[in-house]
Parts: sequence; C-alpha cells; structure tokens
Amino acid sequence: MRAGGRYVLYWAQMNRRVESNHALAYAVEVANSLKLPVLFYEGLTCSYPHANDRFHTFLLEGVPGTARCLQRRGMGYVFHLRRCRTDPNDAFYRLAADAAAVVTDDYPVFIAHDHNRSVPNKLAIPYYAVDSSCIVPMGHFTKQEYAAYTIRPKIRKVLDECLQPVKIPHVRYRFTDVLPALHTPVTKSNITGLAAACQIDHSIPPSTEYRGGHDEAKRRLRYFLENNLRRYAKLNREPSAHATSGLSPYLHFGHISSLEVALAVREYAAEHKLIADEFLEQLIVRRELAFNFARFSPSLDSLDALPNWAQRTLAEHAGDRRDPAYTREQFEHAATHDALWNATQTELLTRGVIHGYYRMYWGKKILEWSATPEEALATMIYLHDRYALDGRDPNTYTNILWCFGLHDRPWSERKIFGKTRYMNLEGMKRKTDVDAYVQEIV
DNA sequence: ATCGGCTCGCGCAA
DNA sequence: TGCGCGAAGCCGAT
Repeated sequence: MRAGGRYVLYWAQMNRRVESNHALAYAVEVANSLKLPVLFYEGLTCSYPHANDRFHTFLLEGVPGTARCLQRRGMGYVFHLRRCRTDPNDAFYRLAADAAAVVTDDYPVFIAHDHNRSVPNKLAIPYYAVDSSCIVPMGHFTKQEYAAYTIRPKIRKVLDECLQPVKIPHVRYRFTDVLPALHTPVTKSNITGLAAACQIDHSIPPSTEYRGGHDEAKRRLRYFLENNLRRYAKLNREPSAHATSGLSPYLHFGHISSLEVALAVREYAAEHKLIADEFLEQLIVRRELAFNFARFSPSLDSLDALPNWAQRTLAEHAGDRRDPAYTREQFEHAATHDALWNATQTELLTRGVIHGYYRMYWGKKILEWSATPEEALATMIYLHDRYALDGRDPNTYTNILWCFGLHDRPWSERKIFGKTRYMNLEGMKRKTDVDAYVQEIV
C-alpha cells in the first residue's frame, strides 16, 4: 500500500449511511491496520439523469445526520455539492490523491457499476468494492435466477448466518485534519437554498410525504414495527390502510440497510410473538431477486431481458388494436379516463412513490394503453426515473419488467397482453378500497 | 364464496 | 424423463 496516504477514503456511492454499512466497516478495518483515519466522501452532482429538487432534497436531508454520526465515531466527512455542470468534477480524485486506499460500494448497475470498473485503473492505490446492499451477498449466486421460487431456498439456506449485525470496528485513529475546502456544510435550514442554487430541474418539487435521512428512516421503521407489522400480512395489499413500511426511498438511497430493517423486524416479531414472514419475503427474497436480475441480465431497460415465452407472446400481440391509447404526456399528466389509474400517477407526482400493489395495476394499464410494449416500457421507466424516490433501482426495473412477464408465469391468452398476467379495475375494486384511495390522493 | 383452468419451464427426484 | 409448482391474474361454473 502507498506509504504517503493520510487516510483511508470511503466513497459513498449508493449506501449513503454510517450505520449497518459493511463497506464502511471494512474501511475502518483497513484504516486501523494501516494506522490511519477514515475519511467518508459523499458527492452530489447536478448531472445525473433527471436531476431535480425532489431527489436533491431527499439526499441533502440525509447529510446532517451522516455528519453527526461520523463525528461521533471519529471519522472525517466531505460532502461535496457540485452546483453547476461546468464546475470541476474532480473532488473524488483530489481526495484520493491523499488516500492510502479507497473502499466503496459494490453495486451491480448504473453509474456505480461503471465507476467500479473504470476508476481503479486510474488510481495507484488499492480499491475495494464491498457489497452492503443485500443481506445474502450478491456474489453468493452464480447465475440469473428464474423466479422467486428458485432463489428462495438458496436464500433460506444461508439466511441465518447472513442476518448478523454489522460491527463497525472502533476507530483507532481519529480524523483530525481540517476539513478540505471541498466540503459543503448542510443544515436543516439551508437545504432548500442549496437545491435552489443547483443547476437542476426545479419543476419537480420535493415529496409531500418523504423526508430523507437515516434518522427519518429509523423513525418510520419504529412506527411500522409498532403500528403495522401485525397488520402487514392482511393489509399490505390495501393501499388505503397504509400498512406498509414506506422504506423503499430510504433503501434506494442507502439511508437505511435492508439488514438493519430485517434484524429489527425479526427482533420485534420474536418479542411480540408476531409472524413477519410476509414482510421479510418482500424485504429479502423479492429485493434480492431484483439485485440478482440486475447483476446478471444483459439489459434492464429492454424487453430482451424478458423470458422467451413473454417476448414471444408480446410480439405476437404487438399488432393488436389499443383502445384507448395514450401518449407519454397523457400518462405523465394523469389524464386517462380511469380515476384509479390517474390517482396512482398522482401519487407518483406528489409523493414520489406508488403503493406496491397499485403500482402493478399502474404498469399493467400502461402496457394495455400504449401503442407498443416497447413504448409502454419506455414510458414506465421514464416516469419512475423522473419522479420516483425509489426509482433508478434494481427493484424498480424488476417491478416494471414484472408487468411484462419477468419472474412471472404465463396465463390465459388475451388481447395485447398475450399470455402475460392481466389485471383490471374490477379486480382492484373487488380486492381493495379504490374509492378511499382515490379520495385520499385527489 | 370457492374452485379449476389457463400455460411455460425450472429444478428436483428418480 | 416425469412431475410439481410458481408475486399480487381473470373468468366462468358451481
């Protein structure tokens, strides 16, 4: 290792948290063995796709808590905000120049995946990418899984040994340097101003419901445990009951780890004699199936990623007449004939998420009412990438492609859908309180 | 209210 | 090679 390094640099690309972070724990371990402190680096640019006030605000809201937590543990912190696209984008490399080693997040897709392939070649120091996104490390699975039933037994087998709290070692060498000039202090009161000063899309406001940060995630987790875990199995498909955890934005930004959630749920369930299987199925099996898909599928945003039967059947029905047929703009503005569908889209526009069950309906109807399956897929991805706090995530892409048959099975043939699963408004009315939801949203 | 059929293919048992 | 079964389905028959 390089002798001249002044610290070990942890680069928070996806997991923007201190607690329950395997990669940060590893950074401390490396630093302790090198007799060096740890510097935690987190950047925010204005050049990511669809950069807007909603995403910026959520992410900025996590920064003060991260700063507090790091200070308590004796680690340094640089949060670098790049306000304009013309600002230099070299904060990471400037910090890496004084580092003895870099530790960052292993991640299967998007920019972090690209970084983890290209950045090490530009550095003369060790570069470690550590998986702290999943409970069973992604590397445990050697192939693309076909569906939940194929990955479930493999997860079960190793789950107990993986469900262990992350132990961040005691920091032996505290970070005492003066913070580099690259740091942007963030407080509760300057977040709005910081977002406003950035060269991003200001037409999409912060979520009306979700404030970012690990503390807020923990508050929601606590609320879920005390009020909804016992109702979850029965009511997780009743959107008006608000029985779900609402943690998906926090999981997406890495403000909380699925491991921390799973451990808390398990403990609470044991203490109160509750069955948490349904929730843990979502949190672990479904989520890690999505990461497995992201890791092994050659593409995430194309119908090519679908199983053969689904590609075949959608192609056979590509020429079916669509009636009604809507454009992306009509979908975006929640301007269809269907009040429930419009409400789901309105929830996305205002809150930045759609309830998991209605999101299936949302997607199935976009498939039904778009000129082609390809156009439907592009519309869904666009709307999630732009508005969803849990968008741009392996889960999002997997959930969207599920609407086209991914990880699902064939059903009776019908128009447009072919053999992919069909959903309709009657079913939603039969099984959920559509009116209550529509009234709440509109 | 409840049930079987729809339809493909994975992975395990044999 | 055969066989059971699978994220949230619908639909018609009973």
